[in-house]
Amino acid sequence: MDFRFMGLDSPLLNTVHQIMDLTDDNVDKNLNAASRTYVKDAKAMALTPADVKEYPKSYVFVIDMPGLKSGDIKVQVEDENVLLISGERKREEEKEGSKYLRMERRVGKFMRKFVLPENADTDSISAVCQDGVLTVTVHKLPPPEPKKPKTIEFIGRYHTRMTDKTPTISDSPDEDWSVELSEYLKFDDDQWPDDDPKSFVSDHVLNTNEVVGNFGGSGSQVEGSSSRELINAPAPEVEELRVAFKTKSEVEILNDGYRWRKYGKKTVKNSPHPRNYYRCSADRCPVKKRVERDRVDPRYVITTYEGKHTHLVPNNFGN
DNA sequence: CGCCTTTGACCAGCGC
DNA sequence: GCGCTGGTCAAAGGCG
Ligand SMILES: [Zn+2]
Repeated sequence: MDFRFMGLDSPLLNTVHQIMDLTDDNVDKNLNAASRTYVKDAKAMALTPADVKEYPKSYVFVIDMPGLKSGDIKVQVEDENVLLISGERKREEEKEGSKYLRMERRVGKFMRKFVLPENADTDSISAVCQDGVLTVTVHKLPPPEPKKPKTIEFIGRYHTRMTDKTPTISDSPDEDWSVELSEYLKFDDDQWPDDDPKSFVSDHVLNTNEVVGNFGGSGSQVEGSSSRELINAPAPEVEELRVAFKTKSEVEILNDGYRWRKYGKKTVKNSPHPRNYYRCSADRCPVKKRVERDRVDPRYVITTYEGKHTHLVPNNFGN
């Protein structure tokens, strides 16, 4: 799917290497095993040269099958992902009164096996044989759509003075977090509309930010008993409010409706995944967020928002 | 040109 | 002090 790299690491070459490996393995193994029919297969493979080409939407295998008719050729899929192409050519019947003076042309089995890549659609294989050249086309499956991000858990929110030691998600397990609002923002998977999950993310994140925005100000309309406690918290001006979400997502960049500029990236200790630091792109808006993949369950992305936006959510951003 | 990432440097806090 | 960690800055470069 990604064709930017055409060097040694390109998917095509990987595919070819796989194919080669399979062939060589079989040859070696079978020499040891000394199984006659396998040796024959290996020979047949070696004697059946093939070209493999990758197209944007398909893989194409071109194989010389001299003197074979379509009916003599079998194209099948073994073990879910092994393309097996085989054929057999028999010597023509000798007629009475003729004899071979020379017998060089190849007879016997033709066969090749190819390990198909992940995105091969084994239900969409076609083959044509023309002029002794077999062309097998294996269509590609559409690239697997990254699963829709689902925020399944609102981790918590808490306020802290700017000068306080800044707690972090990685420093403290969930139970150490203030969880006053965790109930009202707990999401079930099936709450998510399939058609536009982004807007759902947006709505809820924005909603939460709205709470943040109204914090200490006039009239939060958010339901839930605990939000009232928050509103009564003292010294609102010097407080930074943080909100953290845990989202099941294969991509880190979740569209929450705002525009962000990344300003840092750090490795997270004991985690293979980095933490990224973003600042709201709006002029003079102090809001920051951190995004990192959950160390204990990499299927999740943890996003922590900090501060309140000084502006409205930009219209027409993202989709 | 404007806006974005990348990335090393820098800095503050903490434990030893 | 030293090393480690987390957070930020800013120069440089990418890209439309
Ligand atoms: Zn903002």
